[in-house]
Amino acid sequence: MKEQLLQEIRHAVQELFSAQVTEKDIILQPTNKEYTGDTTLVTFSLTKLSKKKPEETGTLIGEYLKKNSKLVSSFEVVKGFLNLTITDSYWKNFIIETLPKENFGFTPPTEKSPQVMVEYSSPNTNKPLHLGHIRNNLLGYSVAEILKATGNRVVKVNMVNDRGIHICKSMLAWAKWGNGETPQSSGIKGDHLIGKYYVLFDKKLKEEINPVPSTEENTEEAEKNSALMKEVQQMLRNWEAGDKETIALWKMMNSWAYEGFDVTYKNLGIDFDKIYYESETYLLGKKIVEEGLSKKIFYKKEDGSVWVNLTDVGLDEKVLLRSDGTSIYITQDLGTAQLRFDDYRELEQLIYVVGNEQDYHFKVLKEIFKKLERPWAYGLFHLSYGMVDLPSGKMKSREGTVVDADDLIHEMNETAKTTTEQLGKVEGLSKEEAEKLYHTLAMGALKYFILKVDPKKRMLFNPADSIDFNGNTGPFIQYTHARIYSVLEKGKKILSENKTGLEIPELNAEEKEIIKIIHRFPETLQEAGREFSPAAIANYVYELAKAFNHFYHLHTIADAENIPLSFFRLKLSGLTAQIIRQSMAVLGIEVPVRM
RNA sequence: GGUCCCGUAGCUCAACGGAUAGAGCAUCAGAUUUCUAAUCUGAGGGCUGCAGGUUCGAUUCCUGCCGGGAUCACCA
Repeated sequence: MKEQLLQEIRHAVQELFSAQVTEKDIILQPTNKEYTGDTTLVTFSLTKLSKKKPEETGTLIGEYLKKNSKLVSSFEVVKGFLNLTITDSYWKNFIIETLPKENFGFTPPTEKSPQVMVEYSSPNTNKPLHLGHIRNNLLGYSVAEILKATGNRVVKVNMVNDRGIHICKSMLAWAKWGNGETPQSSGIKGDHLIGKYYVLFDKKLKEEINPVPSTEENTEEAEKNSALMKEVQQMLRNWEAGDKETIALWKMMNSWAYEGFDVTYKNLGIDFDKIYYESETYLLGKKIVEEGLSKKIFYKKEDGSVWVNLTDVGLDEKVLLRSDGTSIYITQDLGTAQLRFDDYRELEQLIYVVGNEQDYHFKVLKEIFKKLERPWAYGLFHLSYGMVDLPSGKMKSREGTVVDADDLIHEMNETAKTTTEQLGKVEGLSKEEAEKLYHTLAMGALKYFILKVDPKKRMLFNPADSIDFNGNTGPFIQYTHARIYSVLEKGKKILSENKTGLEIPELNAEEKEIIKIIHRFPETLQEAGREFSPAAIANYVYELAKAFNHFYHLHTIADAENIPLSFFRLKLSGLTAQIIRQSMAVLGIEVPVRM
């Protein structure tokens, strides 16, 4: 519709004012609710071409369109706004065409679709996941689903940080003071058990250097010189040398972490196509360093360290390799980026879902590959999201203010349970069905709460608000879906016995509003894909649910004045439920048929 | 200090450079003999941090300031 209208407006401008206008200079937007009309042309920008006042320009174009366009039935000019009303027949046709479509608005990927990789989650194996990881996981999963739905071949990858000094800390603490404790013997979830020893290490370290020096600098120095730190560093060297005992311990403890992560991932409903492990990639990147050196893009300092100078693009000089020749974080990232484009030859984009504290790092990474003339450097994209704050302030692991992911999920489930029971909605459900429902609602609340916020913005996580089930929340939208299913159930006879086919009546304002919102679904999805923004979908589906509830209250659906009207409204309700389901699906949220 | 991000109703968030800046929560007032009230309707609540600039038009773009955050490691 939009395309056709744009063309017609272009013709109108040409005929009326003998002027050329490109389609991107034509501003069309949905008409504000307080005015009559469906779509609005902003005529201010056309006055230069028309050489007339905005009102006059609007009137002329309006008259032209009313006469020549099959889409426009009437118009109204308010200042520089030409409000166009689209013919009912357009909306009716739209519904007739859309009803049979299984996944309206989705573009299924084909073999020729662009290939895109989304890296997200990226946990450390020394502690369990927390609230910050949850935002990351939900964003990554949703963005991947949105990209799939907009015609991309998506590869979801997880980059597990499974090695390094921090991993050795929990290993050493366990070896020294663990007495052979395992997840089985203790009943503690694997990742939490490891976290326990990571914390214990820190505690023992503090004890050793007691009294703790007053300044941060001195503390760091004291820790560095402690016997415990020396022991950990030795352990890391042993690990790098492939010492059998160390490797065995490492493997055992990492497997505990993975068992734990798997449970959390399953509860969150997220998954991956491929998992990369740092232990397998941390040595990569040295080849890239050599390449950069030979191309004179990098340079070596006297001590042997390798650097790149990025001051020409507004960044600093950056170390890429230590003076002892060992690699650092960015060395590895250089290597893995190359590895991925080697693994997936058709890869066009690599999206890193990583917090905004690493903005600088990813700028550097991209600039380096631009200098190395990798054509895919421009496809590197850092999906940078803001930190999650608590009402009490920042989350700090040292101060124990971190919200644990498993605890949070558990609490959400409990709240969903008590709320549902209080409302008496569990009648007739088996225990399993009820449990599943609680989880669906709990995750709906949590995921929607987090995803409705623009990713790049810092967000406040207030547990009390997040488990709210009223208003602009996941459960509100889930409820609308369930409510529609209840109506469909009531009208199933009409739906199955329909003989006359679909007759669309004169549309009332509420029906038309729903249809208009559904009409916007494909472009909203495209926008969400373009902007990597699940929030765009979240806000959209809320609007749709709200419009439906409004309609529901004013009009009878399954028992309307006549059967054809009921049939039409049932169909429209069913389509609404479908769009809600599709929207929620790309957010990673399930919708129940009753609640 | 340099660089980057963010400042919108009491609170949490919306608003491709467009109309009188919108929702939810909270507050107050209403709606259920009728398909799910986890719903719906209404009211109050704003110098969009401040000051300039560009524009027919700025919450949006530019400059400066104020406030919050991140980053500037041979850490990851």
